[in-house]
Amino acid sequence: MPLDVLESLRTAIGDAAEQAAGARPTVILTAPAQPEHGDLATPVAMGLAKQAKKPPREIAETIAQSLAADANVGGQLRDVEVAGPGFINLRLAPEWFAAAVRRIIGADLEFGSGGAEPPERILMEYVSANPTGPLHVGHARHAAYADSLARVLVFNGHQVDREYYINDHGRQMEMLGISIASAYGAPFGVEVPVPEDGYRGDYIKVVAELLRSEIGDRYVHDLEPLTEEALGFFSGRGGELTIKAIREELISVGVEFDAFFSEASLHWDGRVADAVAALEERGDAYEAEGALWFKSSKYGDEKDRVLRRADGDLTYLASDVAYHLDKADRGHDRLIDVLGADHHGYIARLKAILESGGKSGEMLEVSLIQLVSLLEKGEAKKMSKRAGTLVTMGDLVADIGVDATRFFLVQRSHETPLELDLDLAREQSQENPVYYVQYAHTRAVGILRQLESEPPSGAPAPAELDAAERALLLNLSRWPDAVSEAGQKRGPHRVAAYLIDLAGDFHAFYHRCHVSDEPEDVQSFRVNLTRATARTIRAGLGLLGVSAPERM
RNA sequence: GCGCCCGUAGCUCAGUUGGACAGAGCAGGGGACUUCUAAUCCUCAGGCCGCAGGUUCGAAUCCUGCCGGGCGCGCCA
Repeated sequence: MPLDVLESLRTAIGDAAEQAAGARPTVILTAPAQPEHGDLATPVAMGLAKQAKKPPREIAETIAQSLAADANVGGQLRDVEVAGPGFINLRLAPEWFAAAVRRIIGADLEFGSGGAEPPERILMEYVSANPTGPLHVGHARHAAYADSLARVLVFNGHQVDREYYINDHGRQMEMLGISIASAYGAPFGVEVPVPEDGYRGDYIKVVAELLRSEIGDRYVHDLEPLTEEALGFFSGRGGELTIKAIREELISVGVEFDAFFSEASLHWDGRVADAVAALEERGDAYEAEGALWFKSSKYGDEKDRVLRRADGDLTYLASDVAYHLDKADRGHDRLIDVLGADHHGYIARLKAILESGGKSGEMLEVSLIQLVSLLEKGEAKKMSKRAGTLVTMGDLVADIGVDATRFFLVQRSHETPLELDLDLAREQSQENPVYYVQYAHTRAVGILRQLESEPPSGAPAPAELDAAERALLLNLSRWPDAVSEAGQKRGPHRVAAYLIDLAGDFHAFYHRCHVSDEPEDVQSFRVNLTRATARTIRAGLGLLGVSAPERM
């Protein structure tokens, strides 16, 4: 049961609506844009008008009257009125505000958590970048999105396992091996030609250097020509070191995994071959044009897909059959794959894999992440892998810091291409929304730090509240909805948007309402409000992997 | 050609299980520091919500068509 300070109101409105119209609606409570429309408003009467065959205003009047007479909530309401086409506008009494802030404080860091309906066991797979080089800004967006989403889902009450799938098999690993071998041989005066699609980045030299310190000149004589053993060593050990570096880099931005799953291991223990054989037995694979095909069209894909090429090599899809069926078999209710938007064509075949394996395609959900580009001095920063101007995640973090990196990358919906304004992100002051939110937290804890003593928590509510106090508390009361929605809609950017909004309300409150040296009832209420805000901001920033500093 | 995503203020974007005059930040104009930190606040200006139809008491939100942009379309991963 999520703690929700609006719950008793919702229930009361639902009850009243059921009595008035004979049906129980989902009670939507909105924050009216205009203060004349009260603290909260609900359009339920309009929604019920059609099926109840009564004018919306008439239903609204009936609901309003029973609300005012309701023993449970009547005392929390100062005023209920029907307005416009049938809105019910509520003005809340000071008693409601006092009770709400006490409940929020009582819930502590748990406030807003537990909204999962029902809680699920979820396996998330994300980043999964090839172990052939450093992470770039695109991977960073995947990491920031998925890690924040995972944290939000856990906060909502789900159980989440986080996994990185390592594509450490196939041609790209061979390329990596050759590329490293070439860099390894260079200082010894041995030339190993790197193919057109080999890797040439600086990090290849770094890895080669590491290997030189590990093994000295052991493989110098296996370079020309490159022996299978040497190639195996350079690609295998090179891949290990690359994954190690990727893992450490992710940890440095607060992104951690429960498991790193090796694609190669699926080949070693024959599970890919077994999975393919199983498809054939089921009649879901067939030979044609020299290749082996997965009959994915049988399960809704638009066409069939190749499992084994005419040259005998298995495709990545074959590994994915083994991998996704393995994932589906671990007892989770749901699998979430976070993929780049250019992978949208894969969704159908991944679902087909599950269906063919006797699972439900429904259990797989795919979040597609749109591209990231960087904006500098108002112009798009050119990034090209070939030209070596690719911006890595490390570059970005070194440039704008961990907090700004994570906040900016998750601030926008993952469904929209993101243009990250580097100049704004670098800004250590003023316009930067990260600092705007962090500063609100700093201010709040600053006030609390300077107070002599704790106010009595059961103090009565002040008779009159400032508009800024009302707005701030009403916004706080929306946190449970905001964070549940962020989870349900797989949109952690909602948390960022909420925090910016909340920080704005707090800054306004700070200016209008002094906390210390006020009458006891006023000070007590404001201290609690400040404490509730600080905790909510800290919790929210924590979900985004952003720190909540005590001082700035 | 087919499929998916997107089109909201000068810029970057929220808001889309339909609800009151469309929101924020930045950029621009004007104000506020003997104060619990001004990394802040207040205020002004700025929008045919891509276009055209449709459904509805009510559409940025749902449906259809069109225009514009991105991505993807059997033996690459």
